[in-house]
Amino acid sequence: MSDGAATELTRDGTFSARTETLVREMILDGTIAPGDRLNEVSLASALGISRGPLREAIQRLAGEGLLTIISHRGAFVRTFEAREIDELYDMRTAYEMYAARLVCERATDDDLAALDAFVSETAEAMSSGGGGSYPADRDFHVRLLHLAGNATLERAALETQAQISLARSMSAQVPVRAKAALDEHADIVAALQARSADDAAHFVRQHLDHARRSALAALGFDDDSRRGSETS
Amino acid sequence: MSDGAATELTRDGTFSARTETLVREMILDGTIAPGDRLNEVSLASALGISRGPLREAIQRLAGEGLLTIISHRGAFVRTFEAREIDELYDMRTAYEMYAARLVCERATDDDLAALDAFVSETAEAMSSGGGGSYPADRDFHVRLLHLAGNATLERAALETQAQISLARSMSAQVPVRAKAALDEHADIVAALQARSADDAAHFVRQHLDHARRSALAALGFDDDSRRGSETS
DNA sequence: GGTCTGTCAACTGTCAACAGTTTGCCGGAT
DNA sequence: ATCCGGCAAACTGTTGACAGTTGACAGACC
Repeated sequence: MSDGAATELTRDGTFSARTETLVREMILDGTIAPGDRLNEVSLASALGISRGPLREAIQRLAGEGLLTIISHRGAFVRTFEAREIDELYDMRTAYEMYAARLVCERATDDDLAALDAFVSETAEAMSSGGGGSYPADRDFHVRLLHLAGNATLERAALETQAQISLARSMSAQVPVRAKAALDEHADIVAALQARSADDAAHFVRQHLDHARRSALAALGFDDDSRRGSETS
Repeated sequence: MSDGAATELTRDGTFSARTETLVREMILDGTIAPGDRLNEVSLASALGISRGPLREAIQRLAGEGLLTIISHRGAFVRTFEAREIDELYDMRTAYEMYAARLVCERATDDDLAALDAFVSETAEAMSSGGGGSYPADRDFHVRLLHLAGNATLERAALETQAQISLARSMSAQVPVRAKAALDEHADIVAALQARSADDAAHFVRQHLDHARRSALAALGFDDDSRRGSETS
């Protein structure tokens, strides 16, 4: 953060837009961690721009749920309480259950065969290589959402996934649920290929419930601290 | 738009935040209609502020999907194509189906009794007064979302509802589906009280599918123009 | 008459400076 | 030693001015 020129801005578009994507990457990369404050003057000068465009980028990122703005105090990389993470997983579940229904109705057999192949290949690669299959897990969900054929839904779901990813970055990562997740993916694909929307939705929910519990546990929240701080 | 002082800004908070809510209301009120451009200098001077805070508010409203920003051309109140409206109804359906499931699991009997009473009262008021029950329809969905007990989901769903409301403002309004909608609400409540999540979700989807068709028809889109402009 | 080109006004993108608020520090009183 | 009040530095909120881009209009040319 202190080295003069820092990361460089891409070449086209307005400063505001370029800065938005750049800062988003810095947040999701972990270059700036949850709780950190964004010092407008130093960050702006590090990027070689003035505070105006930076502030506009900050407003948008706050709208995406990646930053929290406190009046007269500044913009902070968002931190998450147990309850908020729980709510984010609800959102994700809502999106993907419905996406699964849409896939059942709209996807071609070829699409589903490709998804099936993807899961199989991942399984093979994992049983031989043995590495952490988290990126493949994310890919599966990205593919599922894309097959639903709803760009708005896809964007919203990815935004929620980004928030979850940020929340998970608060812990020392990698709960290694890889094998179980893969089996659950296979269940989902099977239901999709059988064109039974209810089953697919059910398996999606089951899968995400497991992921939710795993994430909350990795973050050190006991299983029902998520209902702790009632706001209403 | 041309009367000097225009609508006044509320008293507390930053100009940026106040302007955001004020402009949002202007958009949803129809004070500025879909397709209209926001002239930064004239709007800022009408609000008695400078362009900086206004631009920040514009960024946030664009993130909410109420404005579309085009580089070097300005911010326009968003317009919607048939496909986008269809996608928004998908979003809404995803939210409310899952909300219904959550209500089945979490709401107290008293909560559901109150919701039931609300529907009955609306029905009576409508059979006597006979007026358009659209505000009551909205209230029902707002209550349902609130009972789900997930603030994040509630906010996102209301944001989508606002976009749909804006989209519908492009037509000369009021398809008067009031009576049928009310019956469908009653079906949903019955399923909730029976604590059968699958049925509740099913009725929610059915209800929103009807609302979707009604909205698309009111906007003059033939029933499947919504799949018209493939982007992918 | 129609089309193309050059010029100009309007507006957005960006910047640098000013003003008000918050926060941390320092000194003094208890 | 601790707590309180006030001062000063740092930072955010806001402003007004400058620069680059866009779209339209007017005039020349085919």
